Amino acid sequence: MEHKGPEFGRFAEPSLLILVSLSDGPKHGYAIMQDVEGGTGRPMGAGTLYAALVRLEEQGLVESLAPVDRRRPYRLTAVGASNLAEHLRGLSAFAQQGLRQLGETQP
Amino acid sequence: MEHKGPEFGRFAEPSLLILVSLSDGPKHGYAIMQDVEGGTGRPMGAGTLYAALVRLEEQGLVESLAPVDRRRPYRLTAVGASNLAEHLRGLSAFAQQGLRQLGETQP
DNA sequence: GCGTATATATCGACCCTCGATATATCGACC
DNA sequence: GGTCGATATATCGAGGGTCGATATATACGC
Repeated sequence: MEHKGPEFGRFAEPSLLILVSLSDGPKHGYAIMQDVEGGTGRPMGAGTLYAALVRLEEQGLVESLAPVDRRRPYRLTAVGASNLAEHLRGLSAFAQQGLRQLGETQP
Repeated sequence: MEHKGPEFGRFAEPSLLILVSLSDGPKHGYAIMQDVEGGTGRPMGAGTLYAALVRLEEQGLVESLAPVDRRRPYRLTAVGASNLAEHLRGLSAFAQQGLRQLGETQP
């Protein structure tokens, strides 16, 4: 993760931040928190994180691996990865379009 | 607007969709709804739209223009535009990074 | 005259996020 | 050996935002 994006409201939805963090490779909750905070500059609360992880697992987008020590790692499922890729392509196109429109209107 | 992005959850936050729609030029509420629906494939409810417009105006990111007929047009403020541009640059970088990481992990 | 599209507005239910709080272990330092 | 901060997960209540439904009114085509 890297960028900062100062700010109106939220940078992106927590679940999206989590999935992108996991696209780097499997991570446990605390590592995701640190990764997201390092990337966006603002911390994601533990409540937000663990609640979102439960939801994402229920949706089949991530799966939990065998705990190592007291860490409970998660990884993207195949469905989660392809779903995420599609979403990110859409987002990228959306951002490019917005930037293009802004450039044309306010030079 | 154009892209579709099928789906986990929301494509993007409604307020962001509204701002990007307005980056095209001033629009009134109903036109924004149509624009967003045409772009994302899924409709934004009237409740979501008008509530978000009120909030965005309070934040100084959009401003309402003189009503024409029964249309109440809104346009981006200078602050809103620069704020949006910065946000979109961050989003774009974020999406690119996610796609890169996905590519390296699942080839 | 009737139905559909245009156009705005509001309401309640529900979901999610946020921040605080709790608990426990580990390593470093004195 | 004891304490402090970092690691690590979990849960709770409050509050905000979204969603979908509902209401209202005008314009247009048939």
